[in-house]
Amino acid sequence: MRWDEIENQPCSIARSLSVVGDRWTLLVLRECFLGVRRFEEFREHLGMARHRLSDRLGRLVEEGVLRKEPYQDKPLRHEYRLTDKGKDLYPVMLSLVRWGDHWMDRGKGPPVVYRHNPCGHMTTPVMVCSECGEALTARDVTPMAGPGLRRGDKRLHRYNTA
Amino acid sequence: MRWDEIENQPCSIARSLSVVGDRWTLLVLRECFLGVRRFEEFREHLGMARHRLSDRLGRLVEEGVLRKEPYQDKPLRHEYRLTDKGKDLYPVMLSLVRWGDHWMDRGKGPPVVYRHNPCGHMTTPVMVCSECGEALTARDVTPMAGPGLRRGDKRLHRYNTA
DNA sequence: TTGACTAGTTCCAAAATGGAACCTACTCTG
DNA sequence: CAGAGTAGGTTCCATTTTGGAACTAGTCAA
Repeated sequence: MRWDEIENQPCSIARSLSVVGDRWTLLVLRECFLGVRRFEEFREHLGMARHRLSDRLGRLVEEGVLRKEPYQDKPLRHEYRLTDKGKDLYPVMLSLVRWGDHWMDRGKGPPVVYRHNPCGHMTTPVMVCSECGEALTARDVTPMAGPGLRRGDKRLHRYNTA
Repeated sequence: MRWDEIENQPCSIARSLSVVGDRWTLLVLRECFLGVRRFEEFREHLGMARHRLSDRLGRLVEEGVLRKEPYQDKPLRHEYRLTDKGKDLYPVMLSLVRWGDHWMDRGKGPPVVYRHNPCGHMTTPVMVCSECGEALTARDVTPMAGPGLRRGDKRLHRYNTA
């Protein structure tokens, strides 16, 4: 399967990865969440090739994750800002941060810690059930065929039917 | 920056991505969470080139995300199972699922829905603060330099100091 | 002894990436 | 007004990564 085909899979993970699943995109978005908006600043922080960055930003705009806003004329220049769709990737960032902090810290503790301003505490993000608030583990969750699954797809995976 | 250098960044996102940030790895892990364990079954579900799958599984074993367990001798055959480190990637999966369900569903609703067995409800995963239980948004969270950040790195990003 | 099954590896072409140089449209400084 | 500087790209080319198909290895079963 080629990469440009994966977005057609009836799977939200595959579809999400078709947008953010390459080498650089999530790092570009990390910078967005840290407040970076301009081409040169992305490039300096990330150390990636200019045309690669150009591609990635363009793709993210196409996908509606970022939008281009002019910040000057003469010459016309744009900055890149997160849309709502982009901001909604924050939990993806946090889940990667959490895992990296725990398993990839080389015994030195997390490089960055996070304060949750409303409650004032240093926070560790936790993924919980929207209904009961308990932390979610794979063992306790059963995937089942949903409305967006075409009939023929069901055999492809092992989803239970509701 | 080349890909094999990103794991050295003082950033948990970069470090996580050095393990799971390529085209296929998270899809391989999706299959793991669905109960797939054997080479041929991964290949059939994913439709990826055999040697690519071989690489990825090998890398995941190296990184301690999967472990190889023999399931027969003559000829010796192994299956691949999630370690604790691997199981702990479940929130990463869920966060991608959540985003894809919401923004990439093509108006047809999610292809797969999830039941949280302990509470019996269909669940939507939410990322919350470990301390107060409120949902986390980028605006409400302030990143600050942590113990794993080397002194010289601080200027590289915009982290506040604690 | 032929075929099937599982899990690979090898070879090669195609695609993605990285690095450096170049381009464009300004502005600023002397 | 010439020359340097700035921001945001694009072009060219070598290197790396991927995808596809064919081949191998060990074992069983007919």
